[in-house]
Amino acid sequence: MKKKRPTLQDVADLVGVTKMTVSRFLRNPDQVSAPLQKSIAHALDELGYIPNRAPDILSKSKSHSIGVLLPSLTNQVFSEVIRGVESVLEPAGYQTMLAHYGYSKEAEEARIVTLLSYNVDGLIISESYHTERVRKMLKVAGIPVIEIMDSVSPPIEQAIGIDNQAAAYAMTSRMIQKGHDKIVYFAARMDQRTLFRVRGYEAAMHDHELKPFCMSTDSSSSFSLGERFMKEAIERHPDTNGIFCTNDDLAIGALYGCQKAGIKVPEDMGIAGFHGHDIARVMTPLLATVITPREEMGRLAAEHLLARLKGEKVNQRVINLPFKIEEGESI
Amino acid sequence: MKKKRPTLQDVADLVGVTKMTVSRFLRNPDQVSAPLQKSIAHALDELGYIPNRAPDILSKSKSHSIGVLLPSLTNQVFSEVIRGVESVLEPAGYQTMLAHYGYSKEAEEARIVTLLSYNVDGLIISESYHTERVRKMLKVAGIPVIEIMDSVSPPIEQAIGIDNQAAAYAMTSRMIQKGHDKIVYFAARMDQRTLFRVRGYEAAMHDHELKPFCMSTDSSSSFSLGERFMKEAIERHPDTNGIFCTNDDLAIGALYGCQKAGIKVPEDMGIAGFHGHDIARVMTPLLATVITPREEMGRLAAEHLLARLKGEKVNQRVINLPFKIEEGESI
DNA sequence: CGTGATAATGTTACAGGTAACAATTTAAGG
DNA sequence: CCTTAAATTGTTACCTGTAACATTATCACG
Repeated sequence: MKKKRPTLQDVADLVGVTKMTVSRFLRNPDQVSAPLQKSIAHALDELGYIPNRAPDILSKSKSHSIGVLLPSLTNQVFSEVIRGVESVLEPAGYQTMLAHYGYSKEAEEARIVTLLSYNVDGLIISESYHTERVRKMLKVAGIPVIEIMDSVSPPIEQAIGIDNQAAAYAMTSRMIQKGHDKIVYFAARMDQRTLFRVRGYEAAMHDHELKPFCMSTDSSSSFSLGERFMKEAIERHPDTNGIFCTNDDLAIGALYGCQKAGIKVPEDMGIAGFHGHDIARVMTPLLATVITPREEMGRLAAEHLLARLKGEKVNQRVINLPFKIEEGESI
Repeated sequence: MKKKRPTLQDVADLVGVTKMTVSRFLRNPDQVSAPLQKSIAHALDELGYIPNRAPDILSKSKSHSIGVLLPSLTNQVFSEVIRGVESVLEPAGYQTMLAHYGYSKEAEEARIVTLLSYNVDGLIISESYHTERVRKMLKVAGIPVIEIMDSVSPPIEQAIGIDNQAAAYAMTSRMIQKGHDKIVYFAARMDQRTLFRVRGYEAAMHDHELKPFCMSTDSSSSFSLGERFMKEAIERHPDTNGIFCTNDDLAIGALYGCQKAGIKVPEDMGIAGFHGHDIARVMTPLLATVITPREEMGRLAAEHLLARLKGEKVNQRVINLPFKIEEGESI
């Protein structure tokens, strides 16, 4: 007895035409005669007709949806990327299919297969390293793929991001220049981007003949983790006078940690973050951070994807977006 | 010349069987003979076969995907809800289709239609007020719908959330009890949940014979906005001695605004937020806030949705989750 | 070796919207 | 009024995986 949702045929029957005529009305009302326009519109409303994309997806393999695959949704950074992506896709009539894989390679493969099984028209994925199997699947699928976040590794097709390593190098150098010479790096999970940043940090330290030291953990980053790391750093390495964090959450947590321990920032301890979280622009002291164009990254990725769906060729395999070193008052 | 992705038929041709046999292998390998298992597996790999859900969606109107419709993705709160939802849906083999509507009723309708056109098996939506047309569409679609965030208004089918009004009433009362009697409410956009909170705030003020005053704007909330509001409040209403913010972002911004203006918290100004952002647990002074179960809300919504997809009846139309008043050190 | 049961594979039809082509109606012009 | 063009509506086929039913191969056992 459960009524399933009405089809074009149901509407057509009600009006007394074929479903083709109703289909035409939906795509371009002027293709049907004036009187029919009225009765079809009425019937559609009456039955509460809901369009159905399934047939089209089946026959044309075009779903008007884009898969977005990110390592995590916890991270503020990725929310902003998603916002950028959606701000472009939604007005263009594309639906976002969101998936995340919690930094696991196996999960990533599985998510990609799932997204492809829905016939997404394109993919936006993060991370710069992929297994051979993932690369093959993406090739077979024959849809445009854009990698975001980092701009260094050779992309599958096209990458849009920043040079994480260079950014970390720049910030570390600035900290050293400001007089901090015992700088510890706070990381959480060692994902691809963090690895690049650590590399940049280490390079800068080496270039100044300083010894790098990195603290990391498997759990995800948070304000509280930054505070905990800070406590640990002070206890174990009392001579530490600088902290470079892989993101602003950790940095802010570290900053509060200093406040509670009575350590003066930046005099006794320089603290720098990464990303340019909105809070960093209002807090006291203003947080030194690397400002990255998260939302723009998402926006650009979506725009390039749409361009390629329209047939445009990739004319720039790697798009390297600028970052900005914001000195703030904490280094 | 463009090779489109291989179908079951392509695989079957390569092996020399019908696609039905390949289909059986995919669903249950033991249904085909041992030698065929090997050659089919090999052919699938060779061609890089990717499953295709489109036919199934078309013929069974089951997509194994759930639409999640939220007003915004900017807000940290919603990221956490999404995380909760995904943490349940993903292991259950359901794909999340994410959409947002920027607090616009028209956009909300459009997004719902879009999600339904993809044959989502269920919907998780927020806000507690919907137009008649939306309600009708959801009814016709015949899929389970769960509303989240607030637990007061009569739901379409089932709602999971907190009592925003009661929470705001409780926090306002606590602030008054602590000695703040000129409390201003900071809101950003006046969405449904904020309206409930304002109502609770106003009720508490009235019950103590105090005059409520509310500041709001159309832009989205941010740390910077909280700081700006604080400045404005100090200038225009110098006798203000308490601020209740519709979320922690505003509250933290307001707190920094006080620090910069040399106003002591909580002595000269009590500040309270809403939600229990992680940062509120490490900052100094600890922020007074209403701790809400965002992630659990998403998780529960997803769980109930799955239960209903398995045929379970709705046995509790409104699920009212507890909130917690965290006094912190800022009131 | 035959018979019935079981296992393995094949055949057919279907889901719903629309492209492509066909048929019919209406309008225009002489 | 008749002819041709244009406008309107109808018909058929297709996209791909799988349920349901049909057929063929295999095996056990008297």
